[in-house]
Amino acid sequence: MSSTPGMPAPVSGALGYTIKLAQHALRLQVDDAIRPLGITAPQFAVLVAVDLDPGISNAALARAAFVTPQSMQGIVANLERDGLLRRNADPLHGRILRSELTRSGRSVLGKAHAAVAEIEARMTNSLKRVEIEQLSLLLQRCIDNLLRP
Amino acid sequence: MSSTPGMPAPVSGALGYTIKLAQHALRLQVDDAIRPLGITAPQFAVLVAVDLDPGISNAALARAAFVTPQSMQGIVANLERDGLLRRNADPLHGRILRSELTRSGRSVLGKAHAAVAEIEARMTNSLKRVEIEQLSLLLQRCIDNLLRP
DNA sequence: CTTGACATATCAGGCCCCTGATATAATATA
DNA sequence: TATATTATATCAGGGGCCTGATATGTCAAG
Repeated sequence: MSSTPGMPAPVSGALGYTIKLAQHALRLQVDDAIRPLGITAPQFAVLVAVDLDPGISNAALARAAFVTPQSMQGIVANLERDGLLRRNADPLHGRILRSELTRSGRSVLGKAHAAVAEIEARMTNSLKRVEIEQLSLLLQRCIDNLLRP
Repeated sequence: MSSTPGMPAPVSGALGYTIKLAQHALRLQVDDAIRPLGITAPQFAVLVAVDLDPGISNAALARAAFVTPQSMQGIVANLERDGLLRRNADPLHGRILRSELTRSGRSVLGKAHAAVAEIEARMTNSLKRVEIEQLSLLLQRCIDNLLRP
């Protein structure tokens, strides 16, 4: 390094940078926790969504995860390849492929749920209930501000 | 879709999900703002870091951005290919390649800085100064909780 | 001086995400 | 009915991130 070894913040004091750091730290923890199960964070999110809405289409999954159908297709293809998910043609709609969890998928999902819940709990274990509520509301206002104008 | 059309949240009420949404919304806005300049959000972050610390090594850049040296190498290679950044061998250390901005890199960085600052300002334009401080502190406590035990 | 620990750069392969483009099924409209 | 629009799936290519492995340069301990 050259001048400031222990100073990683490019724009210190910026809220956007702190949000990025929080998301990054959370993502690292989740990745480590579910890697032994053989799935990634995006795959976990998809397993959750399919479990909540069995028979969901790839396009609907993409909307739920705020990604493009192309991105979702890659995740679903990998889950199908690994036997955690199954796709069958919709009898009513000739184009939709209905995704369902396999027995193996449900098993992995259960274990992942527990691991992720533990991480979320640890993240807030020094925050009072009111503070969690405050944080959630302030973040939501930021999101609204970004999506509005 | 099957049961709940307009309900995208897989684990509604979870703080981790809200953090992810905020980061995602911010990233989308930044991407849109700097795409016309021909750079991506990670590339912008690297330009900032190189501008703050001219002659920085690839490994130091990776540490600053919390990514692996391999990941950083790809970004730096693309920036070099696009003529926004230049790398020269360190005269004192036979292995380090010192990164510097080109004239073109400085020009793009200036425009990107303005665009990103505008987005950050919009994100918090309905929040009082005290609320921004609260949000930042609460997020930092979550980060600490995640990285500690 | 030799050896070993560490830092740096880089290659290979995989996952996730994007934009752009294409093909087909379902539906609305003229 | 015929056409246009919309929805869905998918191919192609690129950027950014990861783990694992490799090669070389620096430095300290023996």
